[in-house]
Amino acid sequence: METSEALNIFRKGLEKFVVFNEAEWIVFTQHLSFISLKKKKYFAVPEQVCEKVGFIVSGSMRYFHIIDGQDITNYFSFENEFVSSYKSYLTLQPGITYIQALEDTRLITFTRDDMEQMLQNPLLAFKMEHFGRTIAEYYLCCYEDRMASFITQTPEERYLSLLETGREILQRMPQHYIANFLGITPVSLSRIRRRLMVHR
Amino acid sequence: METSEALNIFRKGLEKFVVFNEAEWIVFTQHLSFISLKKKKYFAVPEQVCEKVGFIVSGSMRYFHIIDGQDITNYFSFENEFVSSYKSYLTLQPGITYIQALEDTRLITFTRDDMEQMLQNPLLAFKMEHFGRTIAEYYLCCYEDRMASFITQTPEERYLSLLETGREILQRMPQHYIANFLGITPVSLSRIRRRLMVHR
DNA sequence: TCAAAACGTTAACTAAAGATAAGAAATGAA
DNA sequence: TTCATTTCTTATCTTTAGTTAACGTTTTGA
Repeated sequence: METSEALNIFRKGLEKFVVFNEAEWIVFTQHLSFISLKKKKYFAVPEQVCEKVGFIVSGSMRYFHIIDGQDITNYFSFENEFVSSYKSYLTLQPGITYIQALEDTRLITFTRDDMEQMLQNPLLAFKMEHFGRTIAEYYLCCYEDRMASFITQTPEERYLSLLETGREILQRMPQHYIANFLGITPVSLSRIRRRLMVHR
Repeated sequence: METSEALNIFRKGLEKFVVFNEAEWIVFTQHLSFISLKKKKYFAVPEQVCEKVGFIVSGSMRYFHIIDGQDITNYFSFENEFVSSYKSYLTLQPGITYIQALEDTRLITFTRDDMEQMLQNPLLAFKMEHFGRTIAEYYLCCYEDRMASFITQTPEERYLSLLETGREILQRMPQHYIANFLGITPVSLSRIRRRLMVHR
């Protein structure tokens, strides 16, 4: 895949957050980097500041923690989605999560430094504030739903919801990752699936 | 408390998100409303669009759901914090949560309409984009931590974390609200507290 | 002020999840 | 292919949480 093709995908993916005119786009793209991560390579690790945001052109990423030596999956990101240890990126404090490529993954990234520069650049400042606002709002909405599901639903109900709305996760992720994502262990998810098989 | 005093508190509380100059402040304040909610009155209810954001000048609010007739607390907000059913406010779709005053509460609010107008107003647009960005980023960080605590910690560990960092919640909220906030039932929290008493 | 409601704890019981281990099936790499 | 790893299921056992109900205390508000 060529750089220009990746850029087109990115521009399209950005549309719901911000639309640049040609002059803005030229400057904006000067702040972008292209990176490829081989499967299992890390985009972010705990204890380090995650100083960039990525847009996934192709591939997928997994957010996870290691607790008492155990690998616990928190979230996934796929093509046309953004990826970052946001709090770390925003506060420039060390993050608490691993972010790992689940397959060979191509990303377009910009750093916090780039963002600061664009926010200082009169030509881009307004659009970048807008971009920052809409993307943060978007993920805020995702978190609001996800948090509510943990407060109001049982693990089984969360799994049933995922069956309805989580096509991509169900199809592309191994079950033990999905289990953690639902807040339970793989063994537990296996039992839930069994219960559902038997009773329905 | 007078309106001007409330405004000063608001302006101070806003500082970490956006700083207005005098001209901007005058226009901004024209879009604000002052409301008082008696204890137990609602700021937002499910099925309805929550078309405003509030800043709590005094008092406190509780976010909760009703599931199978059961009242389940999700979150709290106190003085100097913002309150809204954000996803509903942002998407103008019906919300899924009740937001209720826990005591007589004074708020400064602006509506989604007001925000749209200010975003269209050349004098304020930039600052409002910035405000929207920083506030969404702030709450995104809160959610990231809260979500991680549900994925990586047991209820007991979440309670212990709250003991360290949740002074205000522990002091001002009844225990059965705190239990839900931690993702468990009141009975369960009572047992956890007992275990901790005995073993330490 | 006084009855009702709300709150926190405890008990008894049930249901579900965690931990661990074992084994089968699928996947992947040399 | 073959061998190792990963993945998923199942079983056993332990721990924890959910449910319901009872009880005493505190708070509330009519």
